[in-house]
Amino acid sequence: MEQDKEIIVIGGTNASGKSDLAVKIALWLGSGKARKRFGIHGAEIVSADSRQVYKGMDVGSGKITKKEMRGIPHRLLDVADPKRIFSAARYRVLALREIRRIWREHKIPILCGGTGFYIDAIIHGTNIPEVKPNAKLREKLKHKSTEELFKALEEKDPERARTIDRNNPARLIRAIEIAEALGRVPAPTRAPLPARILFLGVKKENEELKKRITLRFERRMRQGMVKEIARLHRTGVSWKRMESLGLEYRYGARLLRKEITRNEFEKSLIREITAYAKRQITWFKREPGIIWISDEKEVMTKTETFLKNRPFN
RNA sequence: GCGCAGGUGGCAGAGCGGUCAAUUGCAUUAGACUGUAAAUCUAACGCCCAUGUGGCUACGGGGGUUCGAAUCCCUCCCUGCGCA
Repeated sequence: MEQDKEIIVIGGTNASGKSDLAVKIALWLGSGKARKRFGIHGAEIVSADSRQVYKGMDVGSGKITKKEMRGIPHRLLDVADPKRIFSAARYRVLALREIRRIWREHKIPILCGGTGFYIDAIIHGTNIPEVKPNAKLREKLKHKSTEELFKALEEKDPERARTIDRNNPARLIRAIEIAEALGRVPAPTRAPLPARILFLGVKKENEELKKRITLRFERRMRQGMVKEIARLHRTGVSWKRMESLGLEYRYGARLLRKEITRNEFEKSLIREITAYAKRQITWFKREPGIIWISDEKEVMTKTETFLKNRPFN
């Protein structure tokens, strides 16, 4: 009976207001009107954000607050310890579990977040080899040149070497890691989520986006973003680890260690966040069914159309 | 007013007689994406034809030296620092 399942996906850049939109849709889907019209028993939000899975990372990751949730359940927030690496594979397992449960309760899951890779892992079911990070191997490979890495991969797995980006050390190392463990890198396959999908992309104009990012930065500073980072460090998150927990935490750690000034902190952070937003757009552009929207009204109309056109009403 | 340093592409900043439309970083634009993905990587980026071992205009303004100048000389303008 999976064919009658449906899911709403809200992707988009950071600072685009997509979390609020998700809540609005969920509230509407939970209303008596929606129930009468479409027989829907509400909605739950499943976060697709690779930073917000971590406990204690709230202000810096822009995690929605209890109040902003307005009673709508949010899943996949605070499910990981920032001291330990969380992975897309783990995300996939946890998120699918939630989505299936939500369906069983005759509700609609709203997958909302900015991590395109995570969203893909759910709706396209990208396969991911079961190979854990091998710290020792990575340490060993860290100082090799990209040419050396490429040669090493070519020897182990010529098939994968053919299509890999040979300039990208992170990918090369990962591929070698997988080849080392499994003998070769498995070919990519996809197992699409068996459901009707409404894929919305929230996008703001460049100028508007920059303004929002700046304003949000100021708000976060007032909300104690730097204090939060200091607290994380006190509770055992190393500075080195902090570097890989996202832009706010990376630059925040540098600020706290006095490697950069408060001014440099602000400038580089805003610059990096903007650049990241562009990469997010590039990612979502690949999605053939995506419907780009910029304001709230459009979201509601698109959702309504999506529900009206259900083949199984 | 005198002394010193300097004025180079959107910004920062190399180059200091030919190989310079000009290293590099930032910004900008587009793109890739097989388990840390807020990661990692790629390309374009003076103007024009928009095909190239193509054409044109460029290194504060003007003048000069030279076969040849962003690079040397003169002069003017401007900026910073020091002294008055």
